[in-house]
Amino acid sequence: MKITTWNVNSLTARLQHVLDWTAANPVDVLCLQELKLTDDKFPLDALRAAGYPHCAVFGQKTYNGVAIMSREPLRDIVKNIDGYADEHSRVIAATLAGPLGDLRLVNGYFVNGQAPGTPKFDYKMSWLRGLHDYMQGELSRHDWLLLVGDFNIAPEDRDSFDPEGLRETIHHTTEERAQFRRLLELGMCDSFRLFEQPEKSYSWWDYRMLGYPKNRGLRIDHILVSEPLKPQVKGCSIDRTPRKWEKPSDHAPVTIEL
DNA sequence: ATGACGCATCGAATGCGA
Repeated sequence: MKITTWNVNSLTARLQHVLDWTAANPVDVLCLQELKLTDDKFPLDALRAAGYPHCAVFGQKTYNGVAIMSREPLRDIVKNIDGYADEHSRVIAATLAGPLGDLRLVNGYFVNGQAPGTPKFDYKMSWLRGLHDYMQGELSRHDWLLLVGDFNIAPEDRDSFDPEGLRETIHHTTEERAQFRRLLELGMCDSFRLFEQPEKSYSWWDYRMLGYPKNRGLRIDHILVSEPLKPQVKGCSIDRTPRKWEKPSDHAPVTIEL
C-alpha cells in the first residue's frame, strides 16, 4: 500500500493538481497540509469521485489546515495535539486497516518558526515539545505508527541546498534538529533514509529566485515510521513531477510504500 | 539587499510562508 504526504499550499488553488496527481498515482492515502480553507469548503464530492470517499478534515480559514483522504475507512480521528492547546489547525490523526494490521497515521503541518529569537520560533519549539509528548503516547498505544507531514525542519546538512550559508537559520537550527532527533529517539526512523536516494533530494523549493530550476531546495517533508513498521517499508520517494506543472505548490509529494 | 513569488483577504495593501 502507498501513503503520500503533500503540502498543497491552498487546496482551492491546487485541487486540479491533486486530482491529476492521484489519477496518475493512485495511492491509498493522501495526507494534505496547508488547506487554507474551512471544513465546509473542503471538496468532498470531487475527492469522492477521484476514489477517496473517506476524508478526515481539520480546516482553518486562510492559514494551516490538514486532512487525510483515504480509499478505506478512517476511525478514531483526533484533531490537534492532545494535551497541547493550539489556536491553529495543524494535526489530524486517524487509524486505518492495512494489509497486515491497523496503521495509526499522524499528519502534521509543523510550525514554520520564522527566525530564531522571534515569538514564532518560541511557539515552534513549544509545539515540537508538545508533539514529542503526544507521539510518546501514540507509540505506546500503536505498534504500527507513521508520523507524516511538512515538518519545516531540514534534519541534516545534506537536506539543504546551502547548509553552510544557512547554518543556524530557520529549518537548520541546532534546536530544531535536536527536536527532530528526539522524535526519532522515541523509536521512529526517517523512512526516506532507509533507501539509497539521489544526491540533493529536496521536497520544497522557493518560488522566488528560480529556486526550482536551480534546485535550491530543502528536504522538510518527511515520513517517520515506528520501529515495528520498519521491516515493512518497501520504498520512499519524492515526486518532483507536479513541481514542474503550471502554478505548482512549492512542495512536492513524498510517498512511502508498505 | 528583507526583495523576489504565490496565496489569501470584505476589494488594496498586507500578512505569511520557508
